[in-house]
Amino acid sequence: MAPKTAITPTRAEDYPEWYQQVIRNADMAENSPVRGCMVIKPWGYTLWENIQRVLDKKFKDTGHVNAYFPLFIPVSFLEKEAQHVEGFAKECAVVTHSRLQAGPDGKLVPASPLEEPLIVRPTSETIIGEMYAKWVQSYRDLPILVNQWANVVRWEMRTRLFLRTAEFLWQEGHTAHATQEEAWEETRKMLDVYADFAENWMAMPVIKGEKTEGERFPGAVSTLCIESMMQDKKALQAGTSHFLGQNFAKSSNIQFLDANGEQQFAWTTSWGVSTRLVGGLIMTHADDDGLVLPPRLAPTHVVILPVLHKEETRAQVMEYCQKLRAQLKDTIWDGRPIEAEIDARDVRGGEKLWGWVKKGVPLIVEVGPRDMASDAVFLGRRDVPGLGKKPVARAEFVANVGSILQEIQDNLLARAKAYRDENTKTFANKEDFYAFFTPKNANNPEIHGGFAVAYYDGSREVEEQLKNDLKVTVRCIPLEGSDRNGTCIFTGKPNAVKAIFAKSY
RNA sequence: CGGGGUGUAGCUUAGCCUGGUAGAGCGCUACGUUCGGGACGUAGAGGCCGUCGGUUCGAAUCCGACCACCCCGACCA
Repeated sequence: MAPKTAITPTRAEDYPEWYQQVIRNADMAENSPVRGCMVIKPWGYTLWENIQRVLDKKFKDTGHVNAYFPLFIPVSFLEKEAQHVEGFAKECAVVTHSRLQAGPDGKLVPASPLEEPLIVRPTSETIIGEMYAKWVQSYRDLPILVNQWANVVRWEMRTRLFLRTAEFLWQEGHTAHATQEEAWEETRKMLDVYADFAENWMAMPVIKGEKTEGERFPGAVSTLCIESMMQDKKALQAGTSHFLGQNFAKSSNIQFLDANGEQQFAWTTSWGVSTRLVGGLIMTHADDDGLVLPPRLAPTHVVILPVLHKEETRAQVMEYCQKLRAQLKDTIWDGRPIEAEIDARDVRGGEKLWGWVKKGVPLIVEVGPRDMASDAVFLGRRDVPGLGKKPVARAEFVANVGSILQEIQDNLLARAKAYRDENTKTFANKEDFYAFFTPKNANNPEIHGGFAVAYYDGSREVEEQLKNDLKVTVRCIPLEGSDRNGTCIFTGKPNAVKAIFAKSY
């Protein structure tokens, strides 16, 4: 007997294991022989490529250009910014030798120590700052608006596919400006780009906010972020945009002569999103039957499953499917042709169907002799439980495929938004707040909690206490709808700030 | 880096206590019957039982060391 759900365990049974199984069953990625590093397989990588394609366009549309900086950074560069060292030193991979030679037992051993060790970049502020210092002489050289697509390494103790891996793929924008105002505007603008992308392409609703001092990027003056709620009601930081003030300009000596002939330090920003977005997408939309892809980012929009077991109709069915695919590929939706694939593998129908369900393809159409006879297709939608398959005339399907995809896209966002709102509560006292984040069954905690909106005094002490007691952190001070007019629900102090609290990844 | 655990086929694992040279399910291959929501039958392929050493006539099994991985903490996009 087949299980009731394509994925076991279900979300409710064991959320972390469900997450792993969704990735595995969708064939997106797997663990590699290298501890903490993943192999991103084609289905996962194509999704990342789509994310890249859309974001890259947005970066270019906002005036940025791409460049590439080295993977290796001299250790001394990291030392330049005090906060930065403290934040990243503990998790750096270090390169100390330049070659290998055969040892006495035939094993390769490192040889030729480097004069100065190199770290593998955990982020590139320091080396990019070093270059910007050379590129900037005059206010006429500013702003510099550069992005790089790269891999970075942070030697994390515990890793999870896509959400936290020792090596991950990301983009990092690094900009330098003549004025504080302009740098701030850039920081805000890129946060908006991320939020727009998350909501309108990933269908993942986000809250824009500012990090507290404790959660801030090491070396930043201010860290802005987008926070999203996963289906286990935990928060995921999905992207960050940092206002770096003049900290890195001073440590890297990015100086310019202004219009008045005076030396000034530049104002810099950095902003990034990573392959973590893929993890966020999975945990926002996937269900107990596997991945659910938002159509705008799906590697394939439509998969066509020809029903081929009757030898005498085989050729006609295939021909019909190819015609259908050609028609779909001639259809433009969301600025690109519909991606349609025919799966004619010699595999049983049910197995094939479930394979695509688990991969999250938005539309699955079965085409057999019966449909062909009435010039129809048998259409299923991934956003409907059980696919809700029904016959649709071929011409009607081709004419409406774009609007159906748009409907799925909108539906996913609306559903995710509703889930987040249902699980966001405002708290006026500490007891209720604590109860919200305490599972009923401590031994086998059920999915509980959510986003808690509450006033707090902004102190490190309260943050520490919540982390120790509940593993709850301040996710952000929302940019919209926050104020400092409350009373701290933990200490009773006045002028408290409205913040969003949650357990997080 | 602390605390706990586990290493047997591609994956999940039985066997270990009480030593006698390895069994299953999934997956894979072939053939047949099937086929519009996860088929079934038959026949196969695939393992120096994590590594090294010790005890023994004999070690997956007992002992020791090492290595690797997993889980729970601390750290984190």
